[in-house]
Amino acid sequence: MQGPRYQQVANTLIDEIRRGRWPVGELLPTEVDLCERFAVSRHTAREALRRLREAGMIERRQGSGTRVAALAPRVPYEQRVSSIEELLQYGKATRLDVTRIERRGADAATAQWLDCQQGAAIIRLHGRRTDRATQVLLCATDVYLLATPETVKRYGDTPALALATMLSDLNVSRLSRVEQSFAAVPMPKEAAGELHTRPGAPALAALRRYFDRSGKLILAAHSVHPGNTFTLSMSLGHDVIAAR
Amino acid sequence: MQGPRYQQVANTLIDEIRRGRWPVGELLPTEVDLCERFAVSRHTAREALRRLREAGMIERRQGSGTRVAALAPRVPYEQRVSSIEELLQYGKATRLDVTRIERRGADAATAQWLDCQQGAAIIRLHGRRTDRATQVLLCATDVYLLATPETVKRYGDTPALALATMLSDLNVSRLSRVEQSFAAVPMPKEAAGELHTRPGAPALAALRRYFDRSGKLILAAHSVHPGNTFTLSMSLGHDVIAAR
DNA sequence: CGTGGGAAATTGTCCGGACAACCTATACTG
DNA sequence: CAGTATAGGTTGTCCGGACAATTTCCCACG
Repeated sequence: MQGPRYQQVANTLIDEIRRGRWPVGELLPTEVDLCERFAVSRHTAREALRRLREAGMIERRQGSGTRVAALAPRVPYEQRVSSIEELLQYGKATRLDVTRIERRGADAATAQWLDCQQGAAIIRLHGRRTDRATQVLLCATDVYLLATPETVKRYGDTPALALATMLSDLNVSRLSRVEQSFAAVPMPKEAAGELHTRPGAPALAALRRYFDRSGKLILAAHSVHPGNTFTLSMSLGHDVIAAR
Repeated sequence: MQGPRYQQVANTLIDEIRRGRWPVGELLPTEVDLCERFAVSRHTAREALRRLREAGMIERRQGSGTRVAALAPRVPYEQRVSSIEELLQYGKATRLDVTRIERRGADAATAQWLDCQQGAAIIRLHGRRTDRATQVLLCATDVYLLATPETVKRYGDTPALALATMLSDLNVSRLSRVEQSFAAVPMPKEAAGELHTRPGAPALAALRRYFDRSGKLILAAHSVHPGNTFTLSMSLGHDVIAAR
């Protein structure tokens, strides 16, 4: 356990909710109870509960109490992307298993994604992303980055090491902006097999480009989600908290 | 001015940022300065700044300060949805031709969208959205709203009038929050004909729910875009500011 | 003149307390 | 018995303070 105290409390509660300690709809302990249990101030307990609510795991009502939220049974899986924090939350709640790493030249599409010359040396990682809690297979993902001496030294190694290094790079301090675009496409032949769907079925293709503080592109990732197991969700506006 | 103190502070700051009191990239007053100006505790000032950050208007860095976040650049042929302003821009650049208006009972899905009882009286508008400049047909759209006496009087009329009234309602002053979710689906039979595609082809289904300032749902809209003519794009985080 | 170190500034975390707003269930009243 | 008033419990708001983590900037030092 590390990080701020409220994060530890939040992680513990998330874990216990996932394990079913409080079923959906059940009342959670009150703020005062949590204060006693974790030996923290009410302020800290509230900060933890705030995280859970922003993650959509609980619903709170003044005067009534805190309940475990329904996990949106209507949609198999819902990615929330209204903020970088939520995107990082998605990254933490899922696992990327890298199956292949290779160096190659950039084709036309990749060159545009990485903002480089066609044929430039790039590194490509291929893998599958699964939900940590449910083990549901979410998408096939290709990660592309320029093969500079720095990145080769950093990523051009074993898949496990490359992944660990990359995750540490995509942390809040360095990550500054993410561009995303989505489109409905026919499921590609290559991905159909590993995602257990038929080629041509509706799929959601996502292209994400990550930029650091100086505006430099860190990497581009292209994912293919089966249409029947994935929903993209977001919220716009200012008083996100005030409502509900 | 009403509502909690932190909301008043947040609203004031949002308004001043929009009026350009602090240009993009400029340092905002420190928390302590805001405490003095608004005569609130640091806790309350931070609560207000939290709202602004969650709305994507400012970027904060420990030790450095708080800066006004940059707006992402525009891309012509994609729909950008990183902010309510961009969503309204999309609404202005396109035209919605309403072909049918009817009153009916809410089915299961509609009831969930409108947050009402199944079978409740609702109004449904059906139409097509086209790009004003290129006349490209973008999607088929169904708009749902509760058939209260107020809305019936307001919208239960001719299609043209209903559309004009609705557009005037969906303006910045009343609109406060939009929830959106997207999924890849097979093209429905009903929409395939009017969109000139074959049923079952990859399509992007979008559900949008519009809320006013008080958090009340105004209406829900469900659109189906052909996969081959539409890309959804968004940007999270903040462009970097040319400091130094 | 460059550079490293330390002080100052700024946001992040955490504590304690108090009252308000709101919900629920119980007891009471007609 | 139905409806209402009341009391208790729970979350929301707000205050005050303290220290930690991080960044920025200036100055002494080589």
